[in-house]
Amino acid sequence: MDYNFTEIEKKWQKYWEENQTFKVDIDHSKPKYYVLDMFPYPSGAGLHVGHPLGYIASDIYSRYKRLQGFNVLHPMGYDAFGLPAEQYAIQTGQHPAVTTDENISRYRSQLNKIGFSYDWSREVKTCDPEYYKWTQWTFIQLFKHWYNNKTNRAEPLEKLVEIFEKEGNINIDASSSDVKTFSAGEWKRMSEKEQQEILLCYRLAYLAETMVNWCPALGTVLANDEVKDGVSLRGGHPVEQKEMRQWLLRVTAYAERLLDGLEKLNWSDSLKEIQRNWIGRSEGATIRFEILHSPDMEKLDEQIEVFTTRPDTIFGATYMVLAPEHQLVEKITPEDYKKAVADYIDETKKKTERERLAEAKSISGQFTGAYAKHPFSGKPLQIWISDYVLAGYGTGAIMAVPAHDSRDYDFAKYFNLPIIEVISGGDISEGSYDSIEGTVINSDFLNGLPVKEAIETVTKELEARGIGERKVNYRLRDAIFSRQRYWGEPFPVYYKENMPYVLDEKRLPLVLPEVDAYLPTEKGEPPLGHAKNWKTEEGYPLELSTMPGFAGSSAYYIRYMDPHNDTRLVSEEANRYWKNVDLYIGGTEHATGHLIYSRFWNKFLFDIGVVCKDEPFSKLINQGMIQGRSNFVYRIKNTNKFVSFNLKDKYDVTPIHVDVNIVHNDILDIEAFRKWNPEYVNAEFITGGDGKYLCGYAIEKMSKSMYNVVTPDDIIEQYGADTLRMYEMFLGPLEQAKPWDTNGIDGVFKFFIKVWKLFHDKNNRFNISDEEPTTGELKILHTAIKKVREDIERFSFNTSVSAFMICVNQLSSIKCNKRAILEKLLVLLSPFAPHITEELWEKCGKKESIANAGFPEHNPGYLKEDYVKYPITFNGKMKFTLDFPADMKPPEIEESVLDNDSVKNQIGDKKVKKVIVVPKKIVNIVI
RNA sequence: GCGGAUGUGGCGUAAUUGGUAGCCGCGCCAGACUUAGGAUCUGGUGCCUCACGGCGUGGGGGUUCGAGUCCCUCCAUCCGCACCA
Repeated sequence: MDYNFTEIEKKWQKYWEENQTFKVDIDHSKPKYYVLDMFPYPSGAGLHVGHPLGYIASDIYSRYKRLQGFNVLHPMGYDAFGLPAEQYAIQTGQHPAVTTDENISRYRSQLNKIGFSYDWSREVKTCDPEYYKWTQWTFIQLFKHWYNNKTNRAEPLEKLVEIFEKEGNINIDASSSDVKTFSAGEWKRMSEKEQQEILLCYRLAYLAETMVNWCPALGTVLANDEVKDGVSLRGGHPVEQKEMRQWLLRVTAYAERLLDGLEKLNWSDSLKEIQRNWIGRSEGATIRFEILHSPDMEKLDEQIEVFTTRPDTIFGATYMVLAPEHQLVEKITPEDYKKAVADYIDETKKKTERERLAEAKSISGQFTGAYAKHPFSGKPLQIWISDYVLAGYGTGAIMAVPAHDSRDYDFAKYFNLPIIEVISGGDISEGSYDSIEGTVINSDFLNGLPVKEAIETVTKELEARGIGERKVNYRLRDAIFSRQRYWGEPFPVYYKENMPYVLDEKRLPLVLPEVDAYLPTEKGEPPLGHAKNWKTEEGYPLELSTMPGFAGSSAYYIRYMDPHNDTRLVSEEANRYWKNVDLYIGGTEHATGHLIYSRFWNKFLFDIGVVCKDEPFSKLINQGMIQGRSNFVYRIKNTNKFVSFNLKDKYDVTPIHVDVNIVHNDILDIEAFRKWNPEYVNAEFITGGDGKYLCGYAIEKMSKSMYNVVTPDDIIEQYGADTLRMYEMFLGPLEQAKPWDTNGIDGVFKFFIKVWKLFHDKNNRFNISDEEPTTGELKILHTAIKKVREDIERFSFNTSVSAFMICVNQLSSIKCNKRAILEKLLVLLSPFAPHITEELWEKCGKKESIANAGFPEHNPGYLKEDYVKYPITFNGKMKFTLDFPADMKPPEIEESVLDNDSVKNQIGDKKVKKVIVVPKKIVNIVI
């Protein structure tokens, strides 16, 4: 074959590596542009063709920006800590570092074959101590800072301690855990341990007893975004609720900023919406209810605080509900109800998260025997516990307004509790009326007000009486940051008198120790419990948990700016130059995990002056998933006979997945099939009339079990990397999910052969001419330049591929081999197909890489048309076209059209009501 | 249930602002050439109809000279959230 892609691609990949073509440094003479891919977790299965889709798109954009004179930072690395390597280690005893290294080198070689313009000198691996030193460092900073709501930023803890010494915490408005008020004197009288206990309530990285998602099968806790439908995202193991002392990051401190920051970002609306939902801001009020009838009431002086978005319905509150886990449950329950309440709590505890979700519709609850006093009417309200109230949201307690909340309504009906209508507009005998359209009734001083005004009025009244406040509540929870696992970053934390202290920064990195088993210890400690001498030089024990997956991925984009700096996370110079990521491409699966955490992490680093930008990713594109296209053969039941797809309905058949790599255009390679599985050696086939066995197909997830996995390596071997890159883009819009079907790839491959032929004669001798191009040739080229450039700008790479095909088809048909045209075409094509264009560029006599050429400008002068082909439509339906000079005025066109014989023929004896002429567009004749 | 996205030939898709629906490919059909290759080249290919012509962008309705595009309504598929008070 004349176009020897294998040789060409090897040659240029080697050239780029040897010449460090894509190595970048700070260069103040050029504008910077930062293009980032979400770095991969190097799994044992390697890459399939779906994985590089986003990488190809970002590489095209990087190369394009580079050709336009930008200094483009385009790095790659590995998210290398994580569960699969550790699970594998448990099974095989193989150290996770070893498997991880193997997987990384496989990924690296797969990536290299695709011809990416990465600056590999900046590669990072999250499991490298030189890298996780800075993950640990950031953790220490989080530990040493608190969030001041007054200044709306993180501040050093020293400052907080100074205030405590002066005036206690009475005037502090911080994002903190529940903490009692104390005076300066009280603070000073506290022991160090007591003080540390208090400070822990303010730290942005803190240790607390909380309900966690415990996954027994994985032996670790999981964050909310790692659990879906009550099972772990990785592995699908059941998850249960459990109270444990865990590290948390005070992400909620940044809830408001995380929400507001979305406005400025150039992200898709759907992604922003997912983040908004996850943050879950709701406005309302907290209201405190006094507790009545409890035997210990006088002594306890406890109140129930609830959060509601509908304080206007307070007169409709007929009972209260606490989450079963609520702290007050025990205190308020009178003796004669203790057993019933304890039984109910036991019952709910036993249920896993999954069961709770499954039983969501069934109603259960238990009266505590205690009552609350309605703050306005003074009437007693029964206090219940029920698992329909979530401990983790709001205050874990609600005032139930059955007339205007469907869940309360169902509960009230079930337990026969009173229902009072307070908003007109519904029919409460039928169901609750949850709408905010209506007028307040049966509500004392709120009567007659529309809902919105009533909310204002009642909130002011609550504040005036000191029984409630306006409150903004978030669904977002603080992120649980410990994992009881081995393969993660060790916490730079030790314990003294059971209180956590962080290591001196000079001691970083705290290197992950060797252990002889990756399982929990006999005492039930995490795997680090097996490590010898896992303590500080002073002998204090070190933390046994490790950090979760999102720790290492939260600031990797910052580290790329200055990856080898061993004194700082990033130098000020590097950060000021590269600023933040201009274009980030990755999958939508990170919408609520990585993309929230790294925004939080970045905002914190911004507050403490490490980075200069408040948001990490200015523009973000989610590439669509590439689905698999599976093929099936149809075995006649109880035989070893297979019937072709088109005849299968005549038999009773079982569809069987067949490896897509032995099927071509849905025609089965029968010999390969016999060899594929010993079971089929003697298989018989009922073929269609032409002797071919036709397979069925289906679009499914690309996975081994469906035998529909296609690897980039196979495609590159057969067609080359340029064809792979181009075809991935040709499949359809970047953001859309689409199936991979290798069958279509021939069209793209033929395109490259045509490109090759433009530069070569019949005998494959390089042959281009220095003749002046014609206006026709210039028009073909400049149409393509304009189209491709516009398409790249809007990330519409599929349409630019067709533009290239049109251009090359046209140049081929006129046998254009002129240097002035072809050289520009090469540069235009080089971001998509870097190898073949480098090769032809070199053959054109160029000494320097095409990556350093300039992107061609289109000249509108070449695109001007003398004539416009006007579609002539009758009542909007196109019949034929007529040519008119481009500068001809509408009235003249109208006259000329009506004079045309074909037009007259169409009109016949009908009457022309109206003629519409849209210049350069269309003529419509209304008859 | 709430929120978002998407519905166009046999398939992947195209159609900047409302202006020729189906570009570019795959597949299919026919032909050419050939050391029968899953090669290359040429032509054709939305559907119905011998044709004239008609119908066509998930269904129905509307606005408009003109709707894939705008509005209303319904349906389907996918994704996210889901007792969030």
